[in-house]
Amino acid sequence: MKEITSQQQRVLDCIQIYLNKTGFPPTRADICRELGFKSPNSAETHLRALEKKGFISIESGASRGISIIGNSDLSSNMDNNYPVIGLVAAGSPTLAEENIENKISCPDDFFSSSFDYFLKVKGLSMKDAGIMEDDLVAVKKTHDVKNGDIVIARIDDEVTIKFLNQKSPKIVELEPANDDFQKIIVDLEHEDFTIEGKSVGLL
Amino acid sequence: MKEITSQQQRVLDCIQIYLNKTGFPPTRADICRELGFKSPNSAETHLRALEKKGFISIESGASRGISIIGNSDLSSNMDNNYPVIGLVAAGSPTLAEENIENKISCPDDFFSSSFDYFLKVKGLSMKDAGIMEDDLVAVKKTHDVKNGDIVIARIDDEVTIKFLNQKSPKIVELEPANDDFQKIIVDLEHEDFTIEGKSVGLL
DNA sequence: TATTATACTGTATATATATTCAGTATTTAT
DNA sequence: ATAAATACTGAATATATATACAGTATAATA
Repeated sequence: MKEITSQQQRVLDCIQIYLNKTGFPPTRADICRELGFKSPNSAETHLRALEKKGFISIESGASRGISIIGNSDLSSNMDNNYPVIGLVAAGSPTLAEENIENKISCPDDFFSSSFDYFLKVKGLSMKDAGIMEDDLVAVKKTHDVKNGDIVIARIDDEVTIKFLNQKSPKIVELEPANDDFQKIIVDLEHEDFTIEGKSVGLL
Repeated sequence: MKEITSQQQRVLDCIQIYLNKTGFPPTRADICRELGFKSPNSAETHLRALEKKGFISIESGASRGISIIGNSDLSSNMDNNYPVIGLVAAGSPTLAEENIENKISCPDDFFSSSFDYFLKVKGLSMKDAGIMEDDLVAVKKTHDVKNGDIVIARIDDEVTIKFLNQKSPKIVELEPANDDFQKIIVDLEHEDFTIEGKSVGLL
């Protein structure tokens, strides 16, 4: 491989970061914005240099037609290191951020289904389902959920883990497994509701 | 979550196949070509339905701005290098090379929201929010903030991290999470005030 | 010394692309 | 019975975007 200059490396990194962040490659203008260039031709010439040296390929005429070469074996990156994410106790309206605690090693066929991360549970709202405080729930990021599943749901900016019970196309009920807690009724028309994933196991 | 129709599944598969083949998402016209549609609006309406059901997200105005949600098996499990920027009394947090202290590796789905850089916090003004000296705050560059958010704000040439509390269209209060510090009252009419971004997580 | 590569700014433009609007038709809910 | 979702065609358009052209400047190379 031909040698890469430091500026070309910055552009290459910028493309990768943009790709991971958004899911699609940047435009010339995006690269300029990220790296502080003032002319789209600055990005253009760097891209052409990177193409000439074999680091990327550029589809002529296509918008965002950049692809990084040598990136095809990413799926073989099967390290069994799963992040552990702390779930802030429900009830705080302003802050429901997910905090990384650490990473733990676990065989990826430990549960029946593949999963993406562990969620450290706060509170006892799922006590009767065997999920206690500080338990680690294996979460699979998916939208493929059905009634009765233990789901990780986001209402506006608050994340919670509950049983899913969709009563109608407009109304979803999130039911705790603990009589001391109340069910959450979500009006899909007026509240920002997202399924983050579902529980596929308990550690 | 909501059920997907067979045609919508074909469009979703088409996006994934196109992504694997080219490295970037398809345009409406590309989808039409792949699936035999004769109007770009056919692809458009399917995309909007998929977005509404939470299978994809569409970046408004951006070409090929489609990303498939819940796709951790591909590239999102790959560690990512994020710049660490020091929060200094004067100056702005930019990604300019001279301000980058170093880079650290972190999966891009560590936090609930995507983010752009880590900010190394100086001082203890956010102590009671769990943000201590030299903590790394994951910052998302955005102007979409609301009261109660922990924001990175710039007043004239000074950058600070505080709780946002807009009292009126003309007055913004920046509240520290530490009784030893005073709140900052900003008069929007007479001071140069900018929201640089908001905290989406803490490392 | 002339040439090539790097590293930019700045302007301009053809076209690639998202997106809206106007229809038609079928199926599914309420 | 009426509304809403699905599933399209076809045309129109504002704008997003790639890309060429004209410069400037520095460093390396032959």
